[in-house]
Amino acid sequence: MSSEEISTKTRILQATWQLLEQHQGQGVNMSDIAKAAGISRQAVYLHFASRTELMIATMNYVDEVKGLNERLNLFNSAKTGIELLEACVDIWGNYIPEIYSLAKPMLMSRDTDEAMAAAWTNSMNCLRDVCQVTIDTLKREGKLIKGWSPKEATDMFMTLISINNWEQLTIESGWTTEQYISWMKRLLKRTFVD
Amino acid sequence: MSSEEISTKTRILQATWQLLEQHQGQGVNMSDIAKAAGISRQAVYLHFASRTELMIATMNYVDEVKGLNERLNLFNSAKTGIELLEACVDIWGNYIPEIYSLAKPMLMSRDTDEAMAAAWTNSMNCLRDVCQVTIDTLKREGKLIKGWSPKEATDMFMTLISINNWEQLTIESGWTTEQYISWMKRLLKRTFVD
DNA sequence: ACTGTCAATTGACACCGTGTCAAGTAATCA
DNA sequence: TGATTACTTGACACGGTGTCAATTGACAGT
Repeated sequence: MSSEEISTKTRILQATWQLLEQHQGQGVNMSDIAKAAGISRQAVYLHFASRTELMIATMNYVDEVKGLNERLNLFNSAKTGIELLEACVDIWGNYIPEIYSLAKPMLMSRDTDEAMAAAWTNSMNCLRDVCQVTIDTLKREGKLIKGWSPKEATDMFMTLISINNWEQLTIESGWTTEQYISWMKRLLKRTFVD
Repeated sequence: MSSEEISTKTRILQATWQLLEQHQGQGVNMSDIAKAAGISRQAVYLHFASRTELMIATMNYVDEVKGLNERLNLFNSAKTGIELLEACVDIWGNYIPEIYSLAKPMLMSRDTDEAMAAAWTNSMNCLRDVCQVTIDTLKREGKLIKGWSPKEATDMFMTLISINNWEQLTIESGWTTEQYISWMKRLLKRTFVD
């Protein structure tokens, strides 16, 4: 049990992540994961109670490695509402492609899986906070377009930068990440900034 | 076989639609549908080769009854780009709630079901046409904001009025249809109209 | 009345994926 | 030595889709 060996649990998490990446988040079952981790399918259940739990644990693992929270700390350098807005799109827009394969199956099962829905909402909270701060800052600066309540504006902000929209524009419509980020910034500024 | 009796095929379609409406598009299987149509599960397959085919046929059936195409003819009264844009949001925004229960399972299976994806794209084409006409009209009027290519603008238009966004704003965030339509019009105008 | 056909029925079965259980094994710890 | 831990194997239940064969009942044409 030296610190160099990786625990079985970690190996499962890594295998899950890797397989999801390879298959763009689709068609990965428990057998595949077990095989990739070098253990039997049943052994996976010794570490994770269900597929849902494994997915959630994988998300936390990836979040830890990729560090969205740390990235969002780049906000410290942003001062004005517009700077915050642009930083938000930069950070989130570059983060989505890195987690898309993992996020996709979670989004897909959200509707039928209560636990998944809760875990997802929870992990999106840090993003929502950031959107809210941005909207509040704009309002404080008197730059928020008349008519928006902070709640409505935050709802719309979150909706516009949703993974679904990113997917539609990049994967379906063929936009590059740069295109996405550039247009999304313009869209958000025209929508919220006076 | 008088014209008053409904064919079994039609009864299946009606049962499917009704069940989807009742259950908000989720957890409806072939057994349920057969039971609701008053036939055996296996008999459903005498009329539809697969669940996917049944869903697609149901969509066509509902489209026929609800008549999106006819509604989109209301465009004839719209002249300017802005009128077109507003008519589009009015028509589509009021249509979504009527088909959401049917659209939801189609959107969900799209990713894993090639045939479903094709059918969906196909049925969205009339909407895409309308978006394109709107963008083209704005451009002709010199009112399209600089920087948008017609293709990019249409991609963004379609993305903004997507069912996913409607779902996020109304069902998840609690907006009313009126709120949705009102804000969506403002959003689109500020995004595209100079 | 006989025959064919059509729609639907019943029951059984295959396949896949998730999740569970019991019994066994191999290594490690005390 | 004996207990514990991690994992293995094989079997099985469940739910859902899709398939197949054999059967029934009704309605047609001759």
